[in-house]
Amino acid sequence: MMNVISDKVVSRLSQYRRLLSQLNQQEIKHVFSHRMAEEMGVTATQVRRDLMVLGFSGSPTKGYHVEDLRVKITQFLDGHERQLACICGIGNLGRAVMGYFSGRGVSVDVCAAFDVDPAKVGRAIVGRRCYHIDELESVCKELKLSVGIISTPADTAQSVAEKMIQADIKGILNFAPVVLKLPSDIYVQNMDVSLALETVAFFASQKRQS
Amino acid sequence: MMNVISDKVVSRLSQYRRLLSQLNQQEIKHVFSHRMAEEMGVTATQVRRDLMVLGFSGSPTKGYHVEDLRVKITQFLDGHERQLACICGIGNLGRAVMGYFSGRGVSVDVCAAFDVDPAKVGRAIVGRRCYHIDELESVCKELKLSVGIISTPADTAQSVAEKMIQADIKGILNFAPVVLKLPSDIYVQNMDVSLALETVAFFASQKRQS
DNA sequence: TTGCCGCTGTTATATAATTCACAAAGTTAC
DNA sequence: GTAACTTTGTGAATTATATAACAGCGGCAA
Repeated sequence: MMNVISDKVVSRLSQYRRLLSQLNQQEIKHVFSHRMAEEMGVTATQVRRDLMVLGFSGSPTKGYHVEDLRVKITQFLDGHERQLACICGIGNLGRAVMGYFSGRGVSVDVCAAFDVDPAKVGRAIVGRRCYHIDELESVCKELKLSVGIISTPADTAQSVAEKMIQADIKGILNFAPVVLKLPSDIYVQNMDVSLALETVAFFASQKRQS
Repeated sequence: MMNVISDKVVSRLSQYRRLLSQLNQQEIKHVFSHRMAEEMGVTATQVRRDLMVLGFSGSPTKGYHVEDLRVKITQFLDGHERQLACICGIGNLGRAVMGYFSGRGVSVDVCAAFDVDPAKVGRAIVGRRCYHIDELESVCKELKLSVGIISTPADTAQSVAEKMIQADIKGILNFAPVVLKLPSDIYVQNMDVSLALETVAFFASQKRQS
């Protein structure tokens, strides 16, 4: 049985990697868990514990070797091949998300865009070609995509998700404010902006009384 | 000591409310915890446990009264007054977020926008006036905003956050891929898109092998 | 050398979140 | 009326997550 790893740990590993890249640019060679913890707003124990899953060793006197650790995390997260993703729904949000990933060296490449609007189909959006949603299955299978991003309106999200599954996509990042009903072997992460904002508003108003 | 409530519960309550609004539109008067659970992809026990914090009672035979419950959740989440928020950084993402909240009846109103770009300052963005960031403190204090949204590039997020705190903002929704270093009495929720996408990619590639 | 110091790696413990299990209560069937 | 059924509300158990505690190690000072 494959050792199961929690999504929180994966997310933090990804953050460690980002931090290590920055340290690398500053030509910092070694870093202690305390330093990493402080930069990331977690405890040093948590950093060390997260790194355990990598089987990577630091030195008690120098700390962790920045570049080696970065490489190790990358190997762990990305496996062998670079991850490819597609995005469905090219509104403001879709464009913003593509902008995130076209520029800097993120490990995931959003390499295809889909929409139903004839004004967008066929043209390039943020440097990537925009296809009609009907082409999703053929394009995704050809490029062997495994990740899909849904940035469509709520009422089409479920059907888009089902099309993605048809196209052999195994993980979905969903911005639409709906709960997708999908087979359990598909990994779904929801990014529900209005939900998040309401949560923040709740705690903000609670802090106000004190 | 005020009974502390977790952010997960708050977020789910907000989701229940959204579901109840939909049921209301379908003229459904009563609903069982099982039904709500199924629609939201959680267990019925969790629904009932979450509702415990409201002190709201359902009937063993009819379930929960949809409209009453919706009102109760709204009272709990919003308190008395309607929540007001501002947003800093009006790129694609900023516009997308404003679009979310201008339209339908979300409980939080994004009522002011800020940027540094002279081409945007003074104009209206998605129906809201865009101010220069230097006006943040005066505008926020005047309108008594308690929530801020950061959709600026990473390198300006920290300074924007500090300006928000100067303006008496108590909760921040942060889209920038940085860890904000702020006093502990400020509630911060991060929505880090690239982090989320990398997490999805990891699990997607894991599912691929099986 | 020897004794300390600070950090890592890891086990043990504590806290948080979820699920289980079941008593209490209203409905229906008869 | 009462037995059977269904669902709520909630203590208890379980699982997940984070923190604390500490052994082990390498370097440094004297």
